[in-house]
Amino acid sequence: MAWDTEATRHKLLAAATEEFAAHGYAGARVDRIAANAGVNKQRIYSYFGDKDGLFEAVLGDGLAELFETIPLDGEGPDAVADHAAAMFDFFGERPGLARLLCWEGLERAGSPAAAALRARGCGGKIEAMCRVLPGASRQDAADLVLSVTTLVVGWHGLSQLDVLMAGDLPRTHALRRASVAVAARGMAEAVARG
Amino acid sequence: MAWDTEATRHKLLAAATEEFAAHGYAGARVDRIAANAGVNKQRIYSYFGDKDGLFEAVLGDGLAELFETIPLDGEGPDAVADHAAAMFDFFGERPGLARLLCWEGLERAGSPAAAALRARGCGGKIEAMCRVLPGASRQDAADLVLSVTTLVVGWHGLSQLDVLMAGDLPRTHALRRASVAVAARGMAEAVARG
DNA sequence: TTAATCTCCAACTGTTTGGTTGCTTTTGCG
DNA sequence: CGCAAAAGCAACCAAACAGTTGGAGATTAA
Repeated sequence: MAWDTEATRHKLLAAATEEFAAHGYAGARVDRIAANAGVNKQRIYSYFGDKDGLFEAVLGDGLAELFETIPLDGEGPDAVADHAAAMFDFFGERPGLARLLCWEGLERAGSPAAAALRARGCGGKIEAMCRVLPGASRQDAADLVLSVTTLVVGWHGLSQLDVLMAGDLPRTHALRRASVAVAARGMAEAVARG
Repeated sequence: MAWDTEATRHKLLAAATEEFAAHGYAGARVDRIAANAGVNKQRIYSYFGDKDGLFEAVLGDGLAELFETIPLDGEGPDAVADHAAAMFDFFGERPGLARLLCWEGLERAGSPAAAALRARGCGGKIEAMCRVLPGASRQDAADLVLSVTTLVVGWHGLSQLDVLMAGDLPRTHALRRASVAVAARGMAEAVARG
């Protein structure tokens, strides 16, 4: 078999994503990541430097996917509501990603690297939001993007918490999806009104 | 000065609350808690058994305060919206508590002890919700209570994440408070309609 | 005063963990 | 073939950490 460094890298990233999503940064174990990837531990250090570098690579991938995948077009508060619902579905298909972002918000909120990543990733979204809500200032648009994101991420990342008590999951999911859209529309209307 | 074991206990709980809210369970350091409390490390083990027991004591206190403090009365979806807004304000005054609950949701979701605590704490809320929305089943009421709680907690716990970009904090806070109320009302209406 | 309890201090233990090092095997390429 | 890079293997290190122990001072109740 040929050397495929890209594949090795990818296996590590996949295993790391799972590990970080499950246990967070502090709880994640480098040895476990290497073992689950079926790759030697040294590869982590030669590819990503250290545990921190690995986390940032994982987070960067996740943020990029998040901000590049879901379109934000159309016009008016309804478009914002649609976007929020689409984002809700997006996270529904990637259970680990929401948790990863929750961890990051809790554990590494102050990290300048994360802030840079976020700012870069958000840029396009904010401009799209300005086009969708022409009356809103850039500040308002940025705020709205982050509000909607936080809402969706927080809800998905923490939702397993009540799997314990909620019996009818699909129905709950639909309810929440609708309420996210309602909340997003409400915020968009408030912003549009000034 | 007389021995005041209750005060010692309380100092430990206060320091532990801060530590766990800041770093989560895995990131919290027992030594740091003892030092910040100005109390010897042994006291933690004699009072709470181990790190786990300490966390559970802290969490129990927080949940109890949460579920006992905020009233849920009146009738109809508007009452649910008011309750959600009150809860939003409640967490605004206790920045650490929301983070603590977020940590718990991420790190210890499966813990049976946490589930028991939660179930006990939620009980009263769920019955109150049944009274507020007479048409809803108990299952729906429980689901709604948890949905609203998750929404508010998630938002508060992760909100610092965007302090980086949001300039006008008070306005943002008001916007979110309103949108939480809107979302809660929307969910309550959907549940009430069946 | 005495016994029991509460507390502090400080050193210690055993384990876990991020990270490193030395050596060998595998693979691609000239 | 022979060399260099990619990967594995396994032991290792130093630091951090949860939890313990033993000794000594303070406080209260009997």
